[in-house]
Amino acid sequence: MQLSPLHQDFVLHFGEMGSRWGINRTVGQIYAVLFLNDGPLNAEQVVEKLGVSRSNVSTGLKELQAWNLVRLTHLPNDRRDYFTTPDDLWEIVRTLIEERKKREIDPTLTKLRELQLQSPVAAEDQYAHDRVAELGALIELLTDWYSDMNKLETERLVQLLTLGSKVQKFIETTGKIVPLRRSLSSKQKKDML
Amino acid sequence: MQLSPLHQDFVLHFGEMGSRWGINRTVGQIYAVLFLNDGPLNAEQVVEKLGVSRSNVSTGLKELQAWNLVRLTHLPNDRRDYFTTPDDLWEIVRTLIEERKKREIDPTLTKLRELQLQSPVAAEDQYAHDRVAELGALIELLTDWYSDMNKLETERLVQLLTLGSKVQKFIETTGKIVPLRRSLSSKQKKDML
DNA sequence: CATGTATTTCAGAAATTACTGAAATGTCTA
DNA sequence: TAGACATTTCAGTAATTTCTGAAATACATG
Repeated sequence: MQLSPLHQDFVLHFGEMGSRWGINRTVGQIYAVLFLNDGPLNAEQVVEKLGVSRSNVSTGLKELQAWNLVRLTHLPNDRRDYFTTPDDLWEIVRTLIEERKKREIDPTLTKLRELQLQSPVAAEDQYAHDRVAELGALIELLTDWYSDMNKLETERLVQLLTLGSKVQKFIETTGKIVPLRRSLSSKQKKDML
Repeated sequence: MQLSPLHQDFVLHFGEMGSRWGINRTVGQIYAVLFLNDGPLNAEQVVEKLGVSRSNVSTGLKELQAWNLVRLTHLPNDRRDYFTTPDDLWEIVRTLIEERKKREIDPTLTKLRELQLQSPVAAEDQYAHDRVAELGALIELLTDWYSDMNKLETERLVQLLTLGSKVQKFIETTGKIVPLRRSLSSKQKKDML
């Protein structure tokens, strides 16, 4: 691995974290190399820096492209593909959230809606059915909120994030709060009688 | 697998999604079974429902406990361990975010801070060093915001989420917005001269 | 303390995922 | 279009993860 100590430390860390982030070690390392590099790199340069096979780098770059995490560019008089990460870290964060939402949340939301449509509901399934509905409603609230916030330009977003929970203070207590309906276990229902 | 169609569909989905969520299929399925069940289950009951080995369930439950995603309870005159998921879905969401933050973000934030402390910085590392600092600052902004929002009681949180970006309207344009400092590539620096 | 029951540990098997080197494909240009 | 170069595909291998059944451990109670 042909890297300065700083690069190497960072790259190895991203490699180790890769599996927790849902990518593999090599993909994590490739991303790290591109992230730290001032300007685009081609596949062969990544191979030299990481000491992994050319085909492995090819596959890894394909996966990073599928995640929209790298940009493909070209240099004049050079037909090789060059790759970079965006300069703007907020763009990276937005992409990460978007892609993870797409992979980790959207399929489940779809499934939950599908399950809610299935009726009639057997008595033994009543609790489960309620639970599914409640989970669907909560995920929908969160994804709608995300979708709304994502429309803000970065400076506004940073402003809101910096305020944190202090935004409360800017909000007059307009009207009452409508809490999410909670499913109750049959035990709780009995207790209410 | 001894489950009603609704349960089975949900459980199989959670199993498939497991790998994307950083847990394995069985752990996902165990969680799904507990989530849908009205009341606690013991390990043997989970074995019957899923048709996997007792030891596999034992390991899976251990992992779910490590994630704080299940609660251990006991029934009178029964020394077996019983497990449930919390009734309150918001508690589940908070736990999920907390645990993923702990596993996927905190180690990297620690590493980034460690790397920032290492000096002197070689000329070739200047860009990388800036990039590390910028990433650290951004993650810190996000985790501080999260930590702040997490202090809110659920009803307040739901209120804010429901408002979404409309909170903007409640905020007077007090003072100027301070944007995050962005690192510049050496090319961009040249362009500024 | 012996027995019955619950849970955990663990070695090996099975399944899945990652990686390599070689071959195939694509593409530019002389 | 032949040759040079870039990238992708793919079969085989390596590494890792998951799963099982059996043995070990834990512990309450007759």
